Amino acid sequence: MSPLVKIRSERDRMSAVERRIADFILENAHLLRDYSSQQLANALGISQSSVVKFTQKLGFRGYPDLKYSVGETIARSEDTATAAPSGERPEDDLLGAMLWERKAQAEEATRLLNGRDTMQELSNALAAAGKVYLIGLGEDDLHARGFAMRLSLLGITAIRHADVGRMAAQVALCQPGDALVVFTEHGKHPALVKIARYFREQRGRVITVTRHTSNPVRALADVGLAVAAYDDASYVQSLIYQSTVQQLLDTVFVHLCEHDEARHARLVQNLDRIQQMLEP
Amino acid sequence: MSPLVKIRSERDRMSAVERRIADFILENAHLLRDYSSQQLANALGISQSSVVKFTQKLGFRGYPDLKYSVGETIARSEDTATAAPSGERPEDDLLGAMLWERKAQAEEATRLLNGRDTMQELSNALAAAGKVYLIGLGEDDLHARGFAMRLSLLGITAIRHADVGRMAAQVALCQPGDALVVFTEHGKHPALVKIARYFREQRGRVITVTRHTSNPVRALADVGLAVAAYDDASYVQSLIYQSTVQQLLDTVFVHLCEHDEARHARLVQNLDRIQQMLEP
DNA sequence: TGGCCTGAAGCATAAATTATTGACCGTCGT
DNA sequence: ACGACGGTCAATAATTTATGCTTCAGGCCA
Repeated sequence: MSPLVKIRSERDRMSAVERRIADFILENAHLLRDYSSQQLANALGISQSSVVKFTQKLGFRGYPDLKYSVGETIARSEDTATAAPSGERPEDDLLGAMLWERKAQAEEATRLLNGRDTMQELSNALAAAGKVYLIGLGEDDLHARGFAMRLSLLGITAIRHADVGRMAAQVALCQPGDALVVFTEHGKHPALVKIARYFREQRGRVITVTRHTSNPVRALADVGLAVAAYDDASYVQSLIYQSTVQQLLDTVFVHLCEHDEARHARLVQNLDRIQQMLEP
Repeated sequence: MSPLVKIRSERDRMSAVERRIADFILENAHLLRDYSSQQLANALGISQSSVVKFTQKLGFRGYPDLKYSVGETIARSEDTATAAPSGERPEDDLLGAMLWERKAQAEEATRLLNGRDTMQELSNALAAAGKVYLIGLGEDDLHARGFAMRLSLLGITAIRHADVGRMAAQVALCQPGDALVVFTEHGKHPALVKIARYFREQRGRVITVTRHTSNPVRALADVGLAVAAYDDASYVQSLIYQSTVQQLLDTVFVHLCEHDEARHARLVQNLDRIQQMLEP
């Protein structure tokens, strides 16, 4: 994976100094060629060892390895940038293209973050649950709604609430093995923490969908999906976050469809029924 | 110039030892990443200083500089090599990747379908409207909800209903110049056709978001957004459709943000307020 | 509150890598 | 033959990178 994408995806969980290093590299990747680890440290007013440790944490053999790797990426991107001037219309509908590019980056980072195992575990938890409870507040509620609809198309009982009070009441009725899916971008909402904790105590499986940071809600998760989505403009960042969550859920959905013949059949049947309701 | 080309061009004028270095690098460029100047010297049975002098003669600042430069070249050539055969990936955690690939295709097609003019026209209609009404049924309702939230963050009055009856009642109160956004994948729902037609009669502007087909709802549109999204599996097609609609709406949203300073300011303010509600 | 733990950051220093120096050697031209 | 020259190498200087240890701040529990 591109070191820049990797850096961006980890950025949220970094300490202050590390984040400064990350930002510097992301913004000045092309200057890196002329920087030794010591110079980079000086430029940021930090110690050289912090730079080296930063690179090692990211999984590189050391500073030169990172540097080499960034060099490769720059070369690649410059190459494709100049190789594809044909597919580029003026700067008209550039806006949509740029936005999509951002989404694609976030998607890749997120896909790598949530490996095959995580997805498998999640599918199992959902498939095994008697009932699946879903909750999300604000924009997160949209994901809860959408995913609940999908689950019910598959014949999985899905219970969604946007209201924490009602959800708390519902959750009291849960059985061991049921699953709770909590959508919360920042993972800080106290009410959601309480519900998740209570659900755990009832021996339910807690699934969380949050940003790739350490946060109170995620700490309670049996399966914690992490989303990497970063942009300078906060409102763009929010769009990217949502797109990435959606992709993650879509992948889970397809996974569920294609790993169980019975469920797949039920889905096709349901879609047919919906068609028939609309058509004649 | 590529360091490899430079080496080859100078090769004839080199001494025996230098030529051996040159040949080694030309043949094993991809291994260079893991070689220090000393290791390279050992591999050839020559002294490390010869290696360094070699690099300097060629005009590099030193051995690491040459190494970095070769790395760039390799990356570039590998990139164009793998980019040419087509965007094929090995079948690793392919499910998510494949799905994303489909989405990307649909996105591009859709972007080309809804040119800059369409987007501009749409932005104008939304910006000029006193009130914006939004409606969508089933999964389309999610888009209506999401977009309504966004519009209100921008200070645009948005009224959404998932219930056709209530919406019909609301629409009766509309003013000329107001806008109605209808989300309907297939564009066939009779109730939505009626509402759109009625809205037009009241001199409102009708905006539709549908598949790229000719359908009754779209026929009534002042601005008709078209979405291209196809897949063999109907349930995958639905995912792709939704992703693409989302991207279209996101683009419109960013467009609105960035073409009006006042609205932009209001948005940032609102986001801050939301943050403050959650944080302390 | 105070003690304890954890993790982050820096300092000092070891290790490694790279660059330069100077000595040696063979070749070539005079 | 002899000196000039280019090329090579070993030794070593200089630079760069990696690591061990210390300190300090924040979280947590009694």
